Amino acid sequence: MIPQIINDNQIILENVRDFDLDQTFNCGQCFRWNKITENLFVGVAFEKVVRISVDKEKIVLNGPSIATEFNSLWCDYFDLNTNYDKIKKSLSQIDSTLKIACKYAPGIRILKQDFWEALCSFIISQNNNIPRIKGIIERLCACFGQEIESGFFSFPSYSTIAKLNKSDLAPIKCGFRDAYILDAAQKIFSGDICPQKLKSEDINTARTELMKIKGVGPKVAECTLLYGLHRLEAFPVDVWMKRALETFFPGKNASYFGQYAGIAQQYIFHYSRMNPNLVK
DNA sequence: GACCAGGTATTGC
DNA sequence: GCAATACATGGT
Repeated sequence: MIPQIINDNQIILENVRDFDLDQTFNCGQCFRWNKITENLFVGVAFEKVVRISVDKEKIVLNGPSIATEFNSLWCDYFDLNTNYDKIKKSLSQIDSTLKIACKYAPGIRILKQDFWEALCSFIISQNNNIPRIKGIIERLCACFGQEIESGFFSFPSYSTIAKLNKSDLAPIKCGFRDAYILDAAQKIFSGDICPQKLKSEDINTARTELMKIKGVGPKVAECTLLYGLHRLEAFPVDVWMKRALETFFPGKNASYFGQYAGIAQQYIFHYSRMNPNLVK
């Protein structure tokens, strides 16, 4: 993937397949990308405001130092080195309904998000709906992040959040999740939870470690592994996945979907949520 | 007003 | 162990 550099703030990527902005940003894996026009999204990641548009197989990326940081950051973030065509073909051989789900949103990619942001976001997600999750996260960023462009705020660091208390968090209106957010930040800040260590550990150990955080159960741990550590075998099961499993894959569990179970989960989750009549 | 939302911790048996 | 229940908040 060789970017065509327009200037340091704009690059163009050609021949990128299996990448659709709507599908990738609205499949429930991330909360900080917003649609501006039909083919333009703006989001904040790694303390940068990024604008992205895709036309056929051509991607235009705009953001501060995006050319310089393409190889070290954005290529990974958008998971552009992963061959999704190959993965979809492999998943489609496992199960015919999974094949349908893959074809329903073939442009989904699993973003490699920041560990702390993913952990914190999915703590907030519990027993909550997506519009409100986004609202809480935006308030968290506006209150405690840096204003990196007028009206755009970075996700606050765990160090910043670790020093707060519940009343500091009151403005973000996250409800009972306040103590969970604080505990997560404090455990990372103290070194009790080490993202680097989790990355290299076997998945069961990492899972157990994550669940030492208050408010992190199996579902949030699995989301953190998948979205924050890019462990593609992680398999979050929420209410939608539970219904989808009962309907389409009775008696099956993560192991049925193999080493890319997490990606399979994403196709299935999105397919179910967009077609609620099928699983309700 | 009851019920639900990408769940989890606590409690009661 | 495992099924109920509480938990903040906002939308239907």
